[in-house]
Amino acid sequence: MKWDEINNEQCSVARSSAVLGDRWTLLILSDCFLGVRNFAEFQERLEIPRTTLANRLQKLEQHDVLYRKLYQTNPDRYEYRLTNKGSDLYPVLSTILNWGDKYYSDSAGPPILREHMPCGHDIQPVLKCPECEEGVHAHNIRARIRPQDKTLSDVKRGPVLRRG
Amino acid sequence: MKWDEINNEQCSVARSSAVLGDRWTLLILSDCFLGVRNFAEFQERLEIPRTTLANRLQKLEQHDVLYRKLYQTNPDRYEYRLTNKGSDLYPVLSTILNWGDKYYSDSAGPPILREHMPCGHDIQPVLKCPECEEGVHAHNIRARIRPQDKTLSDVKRGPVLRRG
DNA sequence: CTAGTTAGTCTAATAAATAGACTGAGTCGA
DNA sequence: TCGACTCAGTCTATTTATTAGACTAACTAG
Repeated sequence: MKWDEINNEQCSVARSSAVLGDRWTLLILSDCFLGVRNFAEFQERLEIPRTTLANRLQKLEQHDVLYRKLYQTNPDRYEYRLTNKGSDLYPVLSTILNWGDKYYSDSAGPPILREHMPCGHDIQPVLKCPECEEGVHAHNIRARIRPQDKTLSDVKRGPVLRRG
Repeated sequence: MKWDEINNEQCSVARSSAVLGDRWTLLILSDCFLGVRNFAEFQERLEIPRTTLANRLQKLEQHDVLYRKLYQTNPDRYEYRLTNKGSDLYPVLSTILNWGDKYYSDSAGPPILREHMPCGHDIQPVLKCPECEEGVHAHNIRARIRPQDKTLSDVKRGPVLRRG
């Protein structure tokens, strides 16, 4: 993995990691989904160094995850909002939240509840199959290379075969 | 966010970010789900510096995401495997894969297919509500503080209210 | 005895993150 | 018009993390 040639990478996890893979980005995005928009509010809530925050916001803008929107003139001030591509990261944040809630919350339970507006329940969303409605988890999914790649060696980071 | 006091944090995203939040960890975990187990194989597939790999594997072991299993004696050699806690990260990796597939794959489509073994289809798993079976996305979920926290100010990183 | 395997460690150089002061363009109140 | 305040950053010097690549350890196989 050469991070300066990431655009030539096929692997979706690698491409995504180039955007999401650091200490702060997931936290910034989490705040975005909670309604945070401007620099000072991110900075205070996260206690993130201003330099780092500025760098991250710029990077997320470059990757079309956030966009800057003018919300005041004299002086011009911009806030940061999720693009559609950014909003599509909600399932990622939500599953991270599920995991954190399961393994790190204290006896009082998760600090933030998620209400599913169509039905009104507080939920932990689950991953399902769009074809058969059954659950999806590590042990009932098999990774395969696509048909046009004939052999495993055509793929840099394909599945590893064992006893098969 | 003080990263050396992360254990006192309530926020599930913060706790999870302390484990997952860096360049390499998501890629390492992705390889774990694809069946990679030993040091050399991680190192070659990811082209990760050996020092960094050793540090990451140790960190993941400390956080009970991976465990070391003796697979050979003379000399003793260990491989790295997912714990149950680690396997529970599958939804996170899977939603990241969905996002990467959507925004970064070329005309040939995603390089890795995921077959749902119960039904045999190649799928992109979707996030659903366990109560009403309807889809879950950024715009039909409302974050709320839990009842025992009376006001927003009781929560460091709760939802931001707007026009309400 | 030599080469090969695997899982690391060591070192020096480079890159990134950090704390905290500072800047710039304005508003508001007295 | 002065002084204090707001907000979105930038600047600098220091600390921390990452990196490439050589090296080590404990064996096996020929």
